[in-house]
Amino acid sequence: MKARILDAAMDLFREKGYEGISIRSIAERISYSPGTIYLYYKDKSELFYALSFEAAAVKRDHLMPSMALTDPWERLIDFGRRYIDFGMKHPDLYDLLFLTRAPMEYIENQECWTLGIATHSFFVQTVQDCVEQRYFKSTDAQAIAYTLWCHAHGLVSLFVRERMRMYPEHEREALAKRSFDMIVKMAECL
Amino acid sequence: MKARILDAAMDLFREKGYEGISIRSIAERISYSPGTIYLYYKDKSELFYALSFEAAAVKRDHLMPSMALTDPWERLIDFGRRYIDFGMKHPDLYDLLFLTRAPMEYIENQECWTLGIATHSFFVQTVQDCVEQRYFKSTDAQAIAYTLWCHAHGLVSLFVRERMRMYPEHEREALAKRSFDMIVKMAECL
DNA sequence: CAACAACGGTGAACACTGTTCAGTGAACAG
DNA sequence: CTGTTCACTGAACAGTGTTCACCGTTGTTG
Repeated sequence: MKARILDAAMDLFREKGYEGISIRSIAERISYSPGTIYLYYKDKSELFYALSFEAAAVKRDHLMPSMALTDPWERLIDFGRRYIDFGMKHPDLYDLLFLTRAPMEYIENQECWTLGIATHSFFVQTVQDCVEQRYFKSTDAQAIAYTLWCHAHGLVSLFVRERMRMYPEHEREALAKRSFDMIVKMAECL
Repeated sequence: MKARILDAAMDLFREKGYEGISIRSIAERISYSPGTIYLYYKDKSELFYALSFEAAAVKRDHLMPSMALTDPWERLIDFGRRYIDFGMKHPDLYDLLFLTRAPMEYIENQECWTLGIATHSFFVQTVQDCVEQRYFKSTDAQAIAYTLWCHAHGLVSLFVRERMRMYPEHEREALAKRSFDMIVKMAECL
């Protein structure tokens, strides 16, 4: 039943975005009364966590292939490319995971957070591997990882929340590509 | 009257954030009826635009001192530092300008957008100046500007929307600082 | 001055939202 | 047959943005 509610919520989310999800609309879709939802999810934020978990799983699956690469530098590049690609292909899911003003109070206890942390740790570890194999002059793996994440997250965010309207639409994607190549070059001489 | 409504909205915004603003709460604060608001603002999104303009003005004033610097490289560094500083000091305003899922359809016609564009142009021009004075090896000023913006925006966004909980709170600011120094170093050998 | 029009503001009403809770009916156990 | 448990209901509450018929004041005109 929890799954049925979640599926309906995901459908509505894909159709009309986060705003399009209301308890009543979910209930109507699965032909139950609004009150029923509350028998399975304590409140809307718990539903949000469940939805986020789905999104985090899609993200993980999207990034997973990188993990197979043995060379840490290649792995890092591939991971970055996939991260951005995920954001572009699933702007709604990216929004849900990183941009929604979420009920963050208790998110550390939620499985969606745990899943996100795991992916993040893999990323930091990859940077650490690069450091150990002397791909960078700098040894501050944490700062390197964070800097690269900032860039990728900023890039996707500006897209997702439509703050690139000063650039003609057909140029945006090319600009993002150039920027990715540029940050790679910048990282090379780090 | 428009100003009185806007002031009340700004106060409420500062107190309780964007969610805290309701037409009724604004009306109550200025001791008018809810319907009155609609005599001065067509709907809530128009009020959002007006609020954004205020935020954009605060941002411009925060960044303005950079414009006085003659050396483009110094100007660029100072501008970046101020940009991030603005985001940290006024997370709500930054949120309003760059992260809110705003009614973007007609924003190009709004003065808040015009003001933002002006500040952005100044930034791009500064990068262009650096390029012309051979501060970079690369000549792709647009990509350089965009890359730096991505980093700064990503950095502030992760803060503002609380996606840095994997780092202990007392370390976050220091990490941001290290990352800024790092991107400056990276830009130097660009 | 009286009559009329315009302006500024009202507050009830509509359609929505998340959330709660007394109540319903079916299934099952003793 | 009685009692209990269970999933579910839908009305109700308090909130939201928005609209609109109404109303008193104010200013203009015959």
